[in-house]
Amino acid sequence: MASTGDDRRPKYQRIADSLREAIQSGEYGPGDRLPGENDLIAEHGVARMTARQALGVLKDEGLAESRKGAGVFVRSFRPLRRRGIQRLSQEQWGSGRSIWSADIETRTLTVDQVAVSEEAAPEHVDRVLDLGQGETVCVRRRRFVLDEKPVMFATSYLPTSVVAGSAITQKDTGPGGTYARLAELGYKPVHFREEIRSRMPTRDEAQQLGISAGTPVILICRTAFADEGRPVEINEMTLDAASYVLEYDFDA
Amino acid sequence: MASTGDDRRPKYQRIADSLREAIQSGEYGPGDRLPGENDLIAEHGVARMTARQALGVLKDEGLAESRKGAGVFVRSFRPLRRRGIQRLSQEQWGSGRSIWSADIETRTLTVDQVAVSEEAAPEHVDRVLDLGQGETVCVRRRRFVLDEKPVMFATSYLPTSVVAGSAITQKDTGPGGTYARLAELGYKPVHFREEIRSRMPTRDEAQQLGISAGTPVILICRTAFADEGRPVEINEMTLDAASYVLEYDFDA
DNA sequence: CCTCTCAACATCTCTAGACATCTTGCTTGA
DNA sequence: TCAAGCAAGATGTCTAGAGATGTTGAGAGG
Repeated sequence: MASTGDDRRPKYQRIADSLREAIQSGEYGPGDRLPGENDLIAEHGVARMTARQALGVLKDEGLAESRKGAGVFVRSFRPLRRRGIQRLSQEQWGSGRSIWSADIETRTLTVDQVAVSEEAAPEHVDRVLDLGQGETVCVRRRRFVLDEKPVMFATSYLPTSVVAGSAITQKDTGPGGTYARLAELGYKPVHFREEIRSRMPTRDEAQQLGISAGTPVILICRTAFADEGRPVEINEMTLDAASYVLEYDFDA
Repeated sequence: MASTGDDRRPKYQRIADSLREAIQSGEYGPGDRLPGENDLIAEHGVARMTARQALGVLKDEGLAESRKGAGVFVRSFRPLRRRGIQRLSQEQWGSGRSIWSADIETRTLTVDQVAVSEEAAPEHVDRVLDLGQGETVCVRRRRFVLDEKPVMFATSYLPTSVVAGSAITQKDTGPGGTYARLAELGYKPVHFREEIRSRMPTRDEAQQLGISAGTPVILICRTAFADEGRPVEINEMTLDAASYVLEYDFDA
């Protein structure tokens, strides 16, 4: 099937490769329109499904995205910077500022949806927060949007026995946020662990974050510890990988 | 086109959804064989391309992978844990152990390929390591394999003016590795910055890591600083996201 | 008992169409 | 001048095939 002699790549791969090179060489910049199905059919003399397969490769790689009825376009990558350590130093959350204020540069990151409820702890949460028999947790779910686009959602779990009656169980936790309130309750977080992994989004995640094909999510699970190693919060975050760069600074 | 009344999802999505539920409910466990193209054609009465499209959804999500001639199988997720902070504390690399020894649990992570060369610095490296006019860098490229499978490759850049003549320019850097040698040269790393992002792999990366479709890569760019904020090393790592969980521990 | 060969079966690539649905811009009418 | 409507063009979904290529296991032969 190879039309150019000993080239053993399938047709769709050769078409995808040539488009990829054109993108990486700068021939097509972010936001530019790429040759569509009909262009590739005419240019390479292939069937429509083959042209679609070639474009599918680029979409799966996160290099391009298609808009039905409009065309195929080069994607752009302009991430936020999330600092994992200084953000949580006491000067930050002790002074009335949200810990997220360090994340935003000139663009504004805002909370889109908040829901607070008291629930039974999921199994993996129960295992980490050593809860009493049948003890429930306070669950805080939030979604963050940047320039109209959702970029992250986060779910926090806190033991009811710790936070009952405080502003943590309200939608607005007040100045300094959850960690300032925990400090007032005598459970000042002194140590954090963040665990990070990445995978492709589930259907729900892709929908909630408005993620296009070929974009992974980053999962961060943060555990906050008070004195004597008492875990007081688990925060599971799901980030649009195309919107974030994480940064961790530390000394040897 | 929906055959079951008011279900507006396309056929391939409904097939994919039913398979996904079957996987997540445990009906198919890791490594199990899923119904293949022919099974889906017979079971749902669809064309081959439609059945392929359904299986493609699961492959893109990283839930399944196909082996040509054999079938489609449920993927497993059994990651390594990479600790980002304790690993680099002086007790670790000062005592003759490789900094990677903290990564392995019972399985063995080994270096597969090593290449050392002297090159002109890429633009983004030159910008960070404040190099002299025309100064070259020592480039160390390594690939790491776990149980025969490559899971990461790393490229380190160090200023030639710092490392010339030391064991860092050799394939074997000796006990304690690069950081112990830097300390001996008077450039002991005292501070680190790691920047993390995630995206789908390029063709080359997918080939080098043996990555199957639907698996992202994690990119870690670590900068090591000696006294007075002098950057002495940039290490760009590319990880198979299905093989790693990153962990960062730090105090408030 | 072991090894080699081969047929059955699996996915992969590709064709040539059809209809559906959404976007965009031009044309037409108020 | 502005807005509604419409048509062209774009991608999305789906069919019904065909040949290519890789895997696997059973059977034949040593």
